[in-house]
Amino acid sequence: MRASLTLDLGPLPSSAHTLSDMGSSSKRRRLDVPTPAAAPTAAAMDKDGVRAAADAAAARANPYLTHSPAALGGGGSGAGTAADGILSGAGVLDNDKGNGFNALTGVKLSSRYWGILETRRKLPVHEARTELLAHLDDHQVLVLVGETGSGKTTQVPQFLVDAGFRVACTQPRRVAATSVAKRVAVEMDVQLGMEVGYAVRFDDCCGAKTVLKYLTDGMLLREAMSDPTLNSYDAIILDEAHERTLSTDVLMGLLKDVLRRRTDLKLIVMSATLDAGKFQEYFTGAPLMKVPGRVFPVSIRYTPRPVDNYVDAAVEQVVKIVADQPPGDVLVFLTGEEEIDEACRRIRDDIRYLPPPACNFPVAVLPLYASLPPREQAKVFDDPPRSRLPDGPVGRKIICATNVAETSLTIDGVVYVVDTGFSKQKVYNPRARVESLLVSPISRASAKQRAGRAGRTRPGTCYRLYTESAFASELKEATYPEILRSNLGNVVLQLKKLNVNDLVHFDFMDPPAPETLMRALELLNYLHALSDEGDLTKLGASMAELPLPPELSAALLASVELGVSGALLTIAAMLSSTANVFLRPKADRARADAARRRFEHTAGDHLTLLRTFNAYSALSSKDNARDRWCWDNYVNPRALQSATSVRAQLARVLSKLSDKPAGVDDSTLREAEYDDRVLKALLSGFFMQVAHRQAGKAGSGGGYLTVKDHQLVALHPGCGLTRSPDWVMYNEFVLTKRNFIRTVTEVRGPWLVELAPHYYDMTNFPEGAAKEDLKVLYRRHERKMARDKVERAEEEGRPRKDKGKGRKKHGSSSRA
DNA sequence: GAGCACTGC
Repeated sequence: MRASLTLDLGPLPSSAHTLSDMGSSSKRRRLDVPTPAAAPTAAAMDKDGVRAAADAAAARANPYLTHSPAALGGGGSGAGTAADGILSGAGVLDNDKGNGFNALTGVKLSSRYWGILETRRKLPVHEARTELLAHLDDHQVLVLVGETGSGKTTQVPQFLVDAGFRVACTQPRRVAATSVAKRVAVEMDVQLGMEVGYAVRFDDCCGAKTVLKYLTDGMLLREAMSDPTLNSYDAIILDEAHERTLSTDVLMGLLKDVLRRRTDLKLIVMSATLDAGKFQEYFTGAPLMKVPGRVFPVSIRYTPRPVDNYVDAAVEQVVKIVADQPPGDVLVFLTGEEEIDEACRRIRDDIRYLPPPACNFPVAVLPLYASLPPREQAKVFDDPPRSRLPDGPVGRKIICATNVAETSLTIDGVVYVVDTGFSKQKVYNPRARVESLLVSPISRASAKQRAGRAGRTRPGTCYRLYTESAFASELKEATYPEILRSNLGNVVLQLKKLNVNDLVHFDFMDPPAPETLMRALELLNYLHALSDEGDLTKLGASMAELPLPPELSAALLASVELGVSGALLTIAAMLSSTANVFLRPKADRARADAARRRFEHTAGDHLTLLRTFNAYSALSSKDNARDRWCWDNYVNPRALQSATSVRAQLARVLSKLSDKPAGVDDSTLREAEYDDRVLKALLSGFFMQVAHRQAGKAGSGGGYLTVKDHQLVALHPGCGLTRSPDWVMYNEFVLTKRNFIRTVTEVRGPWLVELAPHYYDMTNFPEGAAKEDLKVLYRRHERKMARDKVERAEEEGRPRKDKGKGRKKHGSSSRA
């Protein structure tokens, strides 16, 4: 087993040792496949002139290699001809056009190619090849259902390349896009980044010759912004469409429209489960194809009665498996870190007290969740522990995991799955404008996916800690698509950028609640990204270019004017990191807290993040100096590394967007003024995320009310503020056991009035202490404005001495 | 007094 993230590529041999696995599985499920054509002899390939013939064959098979305008522009006819050619030569599946040379590159095919070709031909999806290409001759859209192990992700794109299409195949995850591309490059006997490549954020491994590109769904959406009809492709494949990610859903809506405008474009929607009928219905008239998977059977056990506490039940079930069941690893699905740590501890305790021989089995109990350091994560891929005795029993791993193990990570060797039936899921409440994580029942599709994790290497068992009737009647068919559970601010901004003007009538597969769309439009209007008529403004167009939430994009763009865009780039990058910046190992809390205090800025967390990044990046990137510094200061190196690359990307985009120099701070500013400007820039984006301290409740916990919505919130325990300022701006509203605001910084009341008078509009502001305070601030602001006016009038009466420079009014945010 | 999982030219 490899100590790395493995990917669901089906039972393909990626190295010699997995070939044996393949052997056993094909014995079990013999498929009638045509014998591969015999590899051409070396003599035939060495003949003079063969190379030229190969080039000609290549040109026929792939019109894009000829670079003729007809082939590149026309797409349709060239592709059709090539597909016909493939169909007439049924049974051929390869880049070889009969002479042993690679049709794409003209280079002699390697011996490895022929070996892999043989196994490719045994994949279930190979049977579907002719039919698939025939469907694409007659239809623009095809829905393909292929279960785990069908080989659809690696093979279907190759079918299309062989037929002459330039192909984009989307994946919901980076690892999938990169590792599948690597695998397919090997299968096609080409160099990665040449004919086959991948594109994910921060990593574009493609070139002029690329005809097959694996990319994340978000990446294709980005590409659509600069190439709205996706002219670089003749065929798009949306893989893992059943996962219904935000980006896949937006792409489906867009593609529906693009397909009308580009009748030569083909789309294949690939799904692992169910829901296929829904895709077919959505893409009216699209044929549906099904390809069997290749997995081992998993028997399902339900509890006879509902369980009171699924953690107790899970622990008990694991102990029973250890006591009674033959060797094999156990995978337990729980909802979060806290639960997992508790379950691991209890399982370790309980199996110790089992009667012999069970207590003698070597067992490793391992946690697995995304925020776990990679080294700890990698342990789940290690071999199970070995017995202390030479002839002792085989050991097993027990892995307590979150949903990471459902889609992102595949652990071979798992024979038993314990499914609690719950996971934490994002939900969005448009009324409260809050995204939160709730422990919720999973769907039947999810349950099926979890069960499948037990049948990767041999037949397995899945213990569902709920009743069969609950499965049938209480679980939803499929998980709610993400688009129905998210704040759509960014989606709406992107769609506007893609010239989708009528969002209410945009053809979403599952239309979001009108209220959610209204909230998004309202947010973007307050940020001046959309005009009152709902049209994208110039500012909005710039915001759409930045890979950030709209509030942060607005803040970053405002910072250019204020001369602090260097700082805002850093803060935006630091806020983009999902990993916790400050580590607090349980054994070392006091020292970790002391280390953090050295970076803490009295104004609050945003400036603390800025300081931390500056201290880090001042160090040399050589000799592990930065990593050592992170270790000494209890700072998470992954968070800082990721912030470094995000910052670089943002800086590139920002300087393209800005006509002024961006990314460097005004060095003439004194520290206090500098800090104020940084906070003002932030507030230009986050003026809607402000809370006001409740009178007399300072320091007592839940002491803040959010402006306008009047939600009672408390500073998150991870917040660095030691005081309770009157006004704070926050990056995130977290709803867990209580309402928390996280990443919090003090702001001054007058700034609200100055920067966002359109939001802090007293004629339309809910009654309360915040409004009373604001009224006072407005009166002061008006007096000040009046004084300024008089001063300006007086100044204009006199001849000017110091022209403009230096005396410009501070906070000159022209948009406010 | 607390952190499901993904992602962005």
